[in-house]
Amino acid sequence: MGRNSRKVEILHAASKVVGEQGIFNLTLEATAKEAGISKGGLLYHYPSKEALVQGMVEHLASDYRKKIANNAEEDPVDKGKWVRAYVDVTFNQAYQNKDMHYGLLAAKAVSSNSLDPIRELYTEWQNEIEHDGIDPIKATIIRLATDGIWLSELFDIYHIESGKKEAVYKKLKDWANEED
Amino acid sequence: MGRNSRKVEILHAASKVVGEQGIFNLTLEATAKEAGISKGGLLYHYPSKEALVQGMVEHLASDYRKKIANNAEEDPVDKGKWVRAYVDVTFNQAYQNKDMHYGLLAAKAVSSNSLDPIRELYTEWQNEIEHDGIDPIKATIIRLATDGIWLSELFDIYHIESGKKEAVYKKLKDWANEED
DNA sequence: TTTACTATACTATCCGGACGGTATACTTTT
DNA sequence: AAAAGTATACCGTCCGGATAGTATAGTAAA
Repeated sequence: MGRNSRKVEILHAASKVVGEQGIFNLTLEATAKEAGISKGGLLYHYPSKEALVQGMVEHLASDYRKKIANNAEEDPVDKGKWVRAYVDVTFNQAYQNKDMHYGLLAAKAVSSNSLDPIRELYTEWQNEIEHDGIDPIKATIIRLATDGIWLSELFDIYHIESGKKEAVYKKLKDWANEED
Repeated sequence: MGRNSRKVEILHAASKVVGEQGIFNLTLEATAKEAGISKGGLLYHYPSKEALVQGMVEHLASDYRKKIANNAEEDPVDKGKWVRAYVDVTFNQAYQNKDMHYGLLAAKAVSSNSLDPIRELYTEWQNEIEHDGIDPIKATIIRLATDGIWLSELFDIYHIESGKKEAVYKKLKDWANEED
């Protein structure tokens, strides 16, 4: 209790390993070492590598879900609030916390159904976004552009400059506010 | 000659393995088997796994580059031609050919600099797109949305319905044509 | 005769997971 | 209150299987 659940610490350690050494080096031993625990101890909490990765994904999915929901809830304007929440949280929070990135990478590599919690999330959000009071296609494009920015960063394909990123952010927010 | 360069066949085989069995099962043996070649034969062409993955990336990068360049060249309207080319080729061609997906996945997993050819590509395109005669931020957003759609599909995060995809495609093309 | 292979055998390493213990704290029995 | 039992949270070692890469001898075709 006093110690904020060792399980979560292990999850962060695993993310760190993926980020620093790549997916192929996400081993139980490396994760244990990073978490300052023994391999046996790690296996006690997560009985297999797959369980570990599942833990990562579930943790980040619930975190992300909460953030978006809170942000939408606090928005004074109803119309377009889910789109704005998605843009805001993704640009300003998910961005910093690379756990999202590395958890996805690990999940994609390990097994296809370990991505289920994320797929659920996106299904929910897509639904909210399409009934958000603005043109659904436009709303979808705003979401896609937001995804494009962090996914291409996750993949190391393209890193947008911060000035340009800010301009994109502003324009997307504008579009989520327009009457059209 | 008669046989269209065994090297390219091997590359396709490797993609197929990644697509069907995941990154962790992209082994030299599995690739050789899929290509109908012996492991020794594979190693003859690609002396290491890293070389194999590099081959995949280089091949798909040069293919993609050609397609975009051709498409832009054939566009009768100068303004916005690179943006349109990017949208067109990505939606209509790169989409079908999942080699892009699997090559990237493999590269990301194996080593960071094996992605260099792709990064170069994106740097070039981003440059063209920003000097394409339309608002650079808008152009960037169009590109990002296009990326969002295939990257989220690559990741298995979200698969857009074909009707909606078509609508998104049309709207993005419209935006690439507008005066604004 | 060089290029493009096949086939087989082998080495060295790494990794997931199992397992047998240990330490501590809390609970029940006597 | 001492003794016995139980649950939780680990540690450290070991092993089987898989895999990258090497070596080598031989074959077929251009």
